[in-house]
Amino acid sequence: MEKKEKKLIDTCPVRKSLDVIGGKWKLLIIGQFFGADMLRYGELKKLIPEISEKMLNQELKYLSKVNILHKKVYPEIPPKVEYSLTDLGRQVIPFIGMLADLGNKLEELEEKV
Amino acid sequence: MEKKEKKLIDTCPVRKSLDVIGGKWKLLIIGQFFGADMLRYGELKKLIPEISEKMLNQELKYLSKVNILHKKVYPEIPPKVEYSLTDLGRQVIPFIGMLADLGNKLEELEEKV
DNA sequence: AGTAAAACCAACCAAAAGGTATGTACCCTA
DNA sequence: TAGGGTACATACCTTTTGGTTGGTTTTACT
Repeated sequence: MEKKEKKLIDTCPVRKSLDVIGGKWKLLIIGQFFGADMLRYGELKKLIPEISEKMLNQELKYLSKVNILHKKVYPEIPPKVEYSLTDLGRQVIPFIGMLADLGNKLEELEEKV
Repeated sequence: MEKKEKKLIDTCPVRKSLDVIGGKWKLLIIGQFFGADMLRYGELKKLIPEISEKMLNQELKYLSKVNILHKKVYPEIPPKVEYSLTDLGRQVIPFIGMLADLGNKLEELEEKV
């Protein structure tokens, strides 16, 4: 078992979190689950109309892989897939409110200028 | 019909925060001020050796612009510049710890696989 | 005169992220 | 037979982000 030591910068837990939280769409997707237990692919598409299908797919796949979302596939035709937050995913929700607060303070600033 | 107002997506306060928190270096820079009132440009360079000068300059300029950092220039030769957290900047610090916690949970996961 | 020091800037390039367009599977209904 | 619903995949392109290299400024020291 080769222990190729990644640089500190790559194993840093803050960086890991930024992978989950960063990017244009991930938090927006996660936020849709506030008040919704489960959401289907098509529902998410309607809730976030600006997102492209490629991005939605890509991010849903990633968020499932890192255990933020749980993916439940119903073997039906037409297909039916439900996504829901995992326990870990629920821990991301508080960030959204905090980031919104911070963001509002940033906005006030700009308006003054 | 077509108004020229910014899309909701661009004025969203969460997005604004992600600008401040996102990217490869901003949080790492902000984090250096935990336990240090003021840091000079050169000190930051030593504290974060992997960062390029371009990025350090760019991010310091940005963080000053959005009022996360305060920049104090001493009109000396050779130049002397000190950066410190603003009140707003201090509000970013708690995120770092929270993100580290979340990141550790993400790591545990991967190790299990 | 040559060099060093600190804090930058700008030009150019590479890599990553994101967008657009199109295609796939399968069954059902008209 | 054609078209629609659902959840994707793939190829290609553009935009954004980050890295590399090489300046610039002014003074003091050697």
